[in-house]
Amino acid sequence: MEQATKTAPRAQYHHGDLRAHLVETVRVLVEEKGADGFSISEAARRAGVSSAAPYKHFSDRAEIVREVALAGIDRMRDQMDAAARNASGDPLASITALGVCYANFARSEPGVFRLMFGLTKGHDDDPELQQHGEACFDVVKREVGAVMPEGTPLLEIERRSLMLHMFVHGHAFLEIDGKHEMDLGPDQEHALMADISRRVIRD
Amino acid sequence: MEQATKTAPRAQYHHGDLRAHLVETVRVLVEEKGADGFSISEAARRAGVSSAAPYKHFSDRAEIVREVALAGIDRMRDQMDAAARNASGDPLASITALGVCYANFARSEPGVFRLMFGLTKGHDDDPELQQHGEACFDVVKREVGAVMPEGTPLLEIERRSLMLHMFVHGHAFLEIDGKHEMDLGPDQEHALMADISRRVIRD
DNA sequence: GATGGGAAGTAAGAGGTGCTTACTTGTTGC
DNA sequence: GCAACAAGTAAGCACCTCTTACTTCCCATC
Repeated sequence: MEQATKTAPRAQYHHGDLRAHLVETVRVLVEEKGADGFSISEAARRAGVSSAAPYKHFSDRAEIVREVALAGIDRMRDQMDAAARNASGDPLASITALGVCYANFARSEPGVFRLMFGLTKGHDDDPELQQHGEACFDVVKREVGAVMPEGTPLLEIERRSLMLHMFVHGHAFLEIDGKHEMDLGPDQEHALMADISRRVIRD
Repeated sequence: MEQATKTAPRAQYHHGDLRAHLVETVRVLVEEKGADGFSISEAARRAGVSSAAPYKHFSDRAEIVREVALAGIDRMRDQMDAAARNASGDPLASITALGVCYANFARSEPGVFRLMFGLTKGHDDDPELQQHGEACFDVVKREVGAVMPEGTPLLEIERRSLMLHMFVHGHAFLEIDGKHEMDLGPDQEHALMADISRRVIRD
């Protein structure tokens, strides 16, 4: 909106685009040190600005972190959507793919993943976060609905979706938190997800 | 050990028993503000000592927090053990009871629960934490072994136990983190756990 | 019993944090 | 051209972790 107010996209102002730059810097820091392990000062330092500069773009620390979490949720939703659509094979392939995708995301961005779900500092019940999270869950419900018998009540579809989510969510967290030292390879994980999908979806 | 060196239990030294007092204070603070939301200074203030006093008993912040987590793990193990032993009814009653117990613990001590699993600051792979955690998991394996057909290989028992753990773990976290707004009452949760137990244990 | 040693406390301070305030700089709309 | 305003800075407050140097008080020993 402000980017294209007049003629050119205003390639740089003072810093260029500090706001976006900071969000990306913080994303990296969250991965490196965890959501509570980094400081805004450090992000500013890395961005090459003074420690007060971030507060021209964000009201406080929580708001920056929120932005990172929100972007993470959207990123995961896209990946889930793609994974489900590209799945093929047995009837439950899309469900299985969603589970694998969930675990992959958690492994590839454990910091952001933890952030997305553990956010409690100044975000007790942020409606926007909630909303974007539900958009993820909608993908699950869509795919579950597609494999359940015609005429299955919505509430039952939701119940099965919740079960699946609980399972993959637990799996993802136990994995990135290093419990379950028994780490399975991609094939074994796929088999596990397929097994679970079957157990949850069938009667 | 030091308590009963000679004659009397030495009711108080300087403060009494600051170390234990601090661990309990920090446990409360973890519940109130989260593992990263409280300060050692605050714990010291509540205990009525100077902010340097804690460092006479703990090497650093991480060590106090570790103590709280460790105690939490043991507390959960005891509750799980009791829940499994007291369960009665259908053959899967003990498995179901374990799931309910897990969720109840998470709800009653969400701060400590999160701490027990999310500990990553200075505890990348603390063997003692790992060990006590496995003692919890042993309870699950014991009960799963008891309800599986005779002669089931240990590896299969472990696999089913892992599945169950993933599920209840995901359920617990999604619940305390406020995802799954659909909050079910005790009866519905019990039914859900029973359903899951059946799905995971049967062929 | 006095006394020295060591455990358990304190005060003060270095270095780091979040965030605010007052000031400067540079761009853009008119 | 210039006023307005967005986006930066430096300095500072209150708080944090953890260290250092100092005090206090219990206890064992002679």
